[in-house]
Amino acid sequence: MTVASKTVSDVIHSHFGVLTRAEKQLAESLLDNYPVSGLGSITTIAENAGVSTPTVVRMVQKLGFKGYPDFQAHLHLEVEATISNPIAKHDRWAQNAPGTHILNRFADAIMGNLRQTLSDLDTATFDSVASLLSDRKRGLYFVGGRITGALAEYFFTHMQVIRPATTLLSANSSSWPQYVLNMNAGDILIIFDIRRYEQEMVSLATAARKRGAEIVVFTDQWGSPAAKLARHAFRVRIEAPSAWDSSVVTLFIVEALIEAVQNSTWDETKERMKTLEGLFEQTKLFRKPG
Amino acid sequence: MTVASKTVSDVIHSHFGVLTRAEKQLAESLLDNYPVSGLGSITTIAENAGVSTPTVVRMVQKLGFKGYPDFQAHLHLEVEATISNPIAKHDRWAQNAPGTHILNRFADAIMGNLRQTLSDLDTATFDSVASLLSDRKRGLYFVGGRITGALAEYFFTHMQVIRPATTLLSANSSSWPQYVLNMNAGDILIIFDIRRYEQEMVSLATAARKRGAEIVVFTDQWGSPAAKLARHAFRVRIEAPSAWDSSVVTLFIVEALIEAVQNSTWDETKERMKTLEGLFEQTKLFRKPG
DNA sequence: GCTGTCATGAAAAGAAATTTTCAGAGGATG
DNA sequence: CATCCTCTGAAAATTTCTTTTCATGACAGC
Repeated sequence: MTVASKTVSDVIHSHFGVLTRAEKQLAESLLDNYPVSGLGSITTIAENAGVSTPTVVRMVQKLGFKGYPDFQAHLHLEVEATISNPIAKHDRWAQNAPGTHILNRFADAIMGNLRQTLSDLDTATFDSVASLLSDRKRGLYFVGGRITGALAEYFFTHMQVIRPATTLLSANSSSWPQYVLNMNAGDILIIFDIRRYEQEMVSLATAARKRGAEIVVFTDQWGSPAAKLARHAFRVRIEAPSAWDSSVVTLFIVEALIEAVQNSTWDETKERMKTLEGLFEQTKLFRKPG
Repeated sequence: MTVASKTVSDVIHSHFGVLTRAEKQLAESLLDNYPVSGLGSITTIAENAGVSTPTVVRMVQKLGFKGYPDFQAHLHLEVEATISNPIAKHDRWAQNAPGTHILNRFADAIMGNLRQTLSDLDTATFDSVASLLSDRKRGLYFVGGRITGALAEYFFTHMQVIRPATTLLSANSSSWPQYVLNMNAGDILIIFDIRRYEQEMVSLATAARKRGAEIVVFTDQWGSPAAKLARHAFRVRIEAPSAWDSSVVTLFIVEALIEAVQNSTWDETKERMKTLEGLFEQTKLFRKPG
C-alpha cells in the first residue's frame, strides 16, 4: 500500500530528508540515469554509488520496501511501463460487443500477431522480395498447402494481372515435377507452408533450387523446413483463439507485397491493366449481347 | 565481436533456426514484450516461458553469451539505450521501418479498417450467421468472384473439415445453375462480392432465393447489389494504400466465423477431425510405402 | 575526557540464483 | 525392434547475491 501507485523516484524524493550521508549518496546515484541504474544487483549499485551493500538494504527498507528484490521489482515495472507504453495498448474494439465476444478476442489476437510480426520483420527483407518479384525477367511460381492454397491463389491472381510469367502450382503435389521442369535459373518459387509442414514442400524446394530458382517462403514463427532452402522467409505470427491458425497477417504481407510490386513497375502495369479491362468488356459483351 | 553491436533480439533471430523446441519457446517468451521480459532472474524468465532454468542457460550460451549474467548485462544496456533515447521508444515495429514504409502505411490502414468494420458490425448478425452455419441440416454453398474466390475457397476448406454438406462453386459462372439445382430450402449460399460487383452474383442470388436458400453476403461498405437479397450481409472496410482492395478484414471475419461454428459444434467436429487425421495418415502411407 | 548514539562497512550467515551433472523421454535410424 | 542420439528438466553443486551481525569510528552532550 505504502509504495503502490507512486514511482520509486517519487518515494526516494519524499524520503530524501531522512536519509543519512551514505544513503543520500546512493540515492543520487540511483536518480542519476534513473531507472536504468537500478537494474543490476545490489552489489553493482553499491559499487557504483561507492557505498556498502548494507547501506543499500537499509535505505530501501527505509523507503518502505521489503528488501532489495522488492525494490527492484518495482523498478522493473516502471521500466516496463516506460518502454512498452506508447501505442502498445490498443484501444478497445467494437463498443457494441462485450469484451469476451469471439470477435473481440480475435481482434486482440490479430493485433498482437500483426505487431509481433512487424517487429520481427526486417524491411530490407521485404524490399528485397518486392524487387525480386518486380523483376519481369524472372518467372513466378506460387504454391500452397491444403489451407494455405487459398493464399497462394490470392497472391497469384493479383500478380498475374500485374506482370507476365506467373504460374500457380496445382494443389496436387504429383504434378509438381512438371512445373519444376519449366523453371529457369533466376525464377522465383513462392511457397506457403504453415504448421503441419508438408513434407513435399521440401522436396519441391530442393528440386527448384537445383534448377537455379530462388525461393521465398511464407511460414509461421516456428519455421517450415523449406525455409532453410529459401533466399528469403517471412515468419508470420498465426496464433488465434481458435483451433485453427490465423492467416490474416500472412494475407496482410501478401497485400503489401502486391502493392510494392505494382508500385515499382507501375508504368508497365498500367498498360496491362488497361488491356485487361478491354478483355473483360469483350467477354461480357460476348456473353450478353443484349 | 560475436555479440557486439548486434542487439540481443537480432542474435536471437539469427540463431532461431538452430534452437530446440524448448529453446524456441523461451525465445518467443523473451521476444514477446522484449526486452522487459528478460529483466528478471533466470528463475523468473524460465517460469514465464514454461521451461527449466538449464534450458535458459543452454540457450544463452548457444547464442554466444558467457552465461546468464552476461546475457542480462547486454539486455540492460539495450534497455538503457532504449529508455535514454526518447525517439526510439515509440512504436517498436515502426522503429525498424521508417514512417513512410509501405508496411507501416498498410498496417495503419488495416487497423483503421478493422476498427471501423467492428464498430459497424452488429454482434447479433455475427451470432446469427454463426448459428446458421452451424446447422448441419443446411447445405452450405460458397462462391466468390475473380479476386474473392480465394476467400471463398479458404472459408470452404475449413468448413469442409468442420461439417458435412459443404460445396464450393466453381469460378466459372456458367456452371452455377447446376449447383442451384441441387439446393434445398434452408440451404445457405455464402457470397463474396466486393467492388466491381459481378452481375452474375445477383442472378445467382435470385435463383438461389427461389429455391428457398438463405443468402449471406460479404461485401464492402458500399454494398453489393446481391446484399439486398441477403438474409445477412457483412459490410467490411477494404481500403488500403494500394491500387487494390484489402481482403484482410474480410478474412478476419471469416476466421472468426470458422471458430464460432467449430466451437458451437465441437463434439461432432472433434470426431470428424480425428477421422480426417486418420485419412491423412493413410494417404501418406499410401504414397510413401517406405 | 567520558559516555552514549548513530552511521558505516567488513565479514559472516543465510538465501537465492546460476551452472553442472545426470537420467529419463522421445524420436530417428538401421 | 533394438540402438543411438538428442533434448529436457530434476536435483546437486557452485557461485553470487542479500541480509544480518557486529566492530569501528565519528560526533554530540555532559
